[in-house]
Amino acid sequence: MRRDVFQAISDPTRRAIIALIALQAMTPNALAEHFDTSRQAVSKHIKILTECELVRQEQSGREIYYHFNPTKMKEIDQWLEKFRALWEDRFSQLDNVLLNLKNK
Amino acid sequence: MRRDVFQAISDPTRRAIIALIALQAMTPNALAEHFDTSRQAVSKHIKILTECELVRQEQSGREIYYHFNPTKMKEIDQWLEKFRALWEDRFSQLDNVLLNLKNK
DNA sequence: TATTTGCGCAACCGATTAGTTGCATTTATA
DNA sequence: TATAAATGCAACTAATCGGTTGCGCAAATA
Repeated sequence: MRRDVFQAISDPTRRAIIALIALQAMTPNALAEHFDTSRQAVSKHIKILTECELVRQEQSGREIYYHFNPTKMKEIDQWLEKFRALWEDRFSQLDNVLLNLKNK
Repeated sequence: MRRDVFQAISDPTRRAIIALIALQAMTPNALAEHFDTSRQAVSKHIKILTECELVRQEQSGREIYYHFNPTKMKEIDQWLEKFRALWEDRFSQLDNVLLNLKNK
């Protein structure tokens, strides 16, 4: 089961879930109200997000609050970093950019 | 057919292809030598990358050189931007961060 | 205590995915 | 000109994906 951050954010519903719980921790039921799918479908998305540590849970009685774990997003940012220089004008030393890409 | 940038980069082979052609434009055959799959499989990945404009082609006789199109990667960067403040310590005004997220 | 609520888990289903093989077409080469 | 090389396209396949329904269990509530 491939379960990395890139695969996790490839689904638009999961990106929407991330955007919601980034604002505040939420329960599966509360999350499901924002979508046209069942609570179970949302729970499946949460499970995927939890498995790749983009989300962590906090039990409170019978409710489970899911929190956003921003540190895991760094992985994506770090991958992007290798290419950022290629689209940002302020980098002029293209040679160094390419060198950096090679030593990834 | 959902064909957005996020779905495109969700596959590890496609991310590897991007990393390769970011260094220099390559033909499908040249690319395929770097992987354990067939040339056709690589071509299918290239097609997906082309459809979401992460890659553009340049015909040269019977060969086709595929180039990386970095501007399209901005989309991912812009999405990340909304969350970046959440993992970077230098941002202290969390209220503004959350406000920004709400107005996405 | 009986019932409702919140949740995870399992089974199932149709669509998509990533791979394969085979073939047709165009360009380069012997 | 005949042949080889580079590529795209189509058909097929097993695995995965995103969704569903049904269930069981623990916690809250009437």
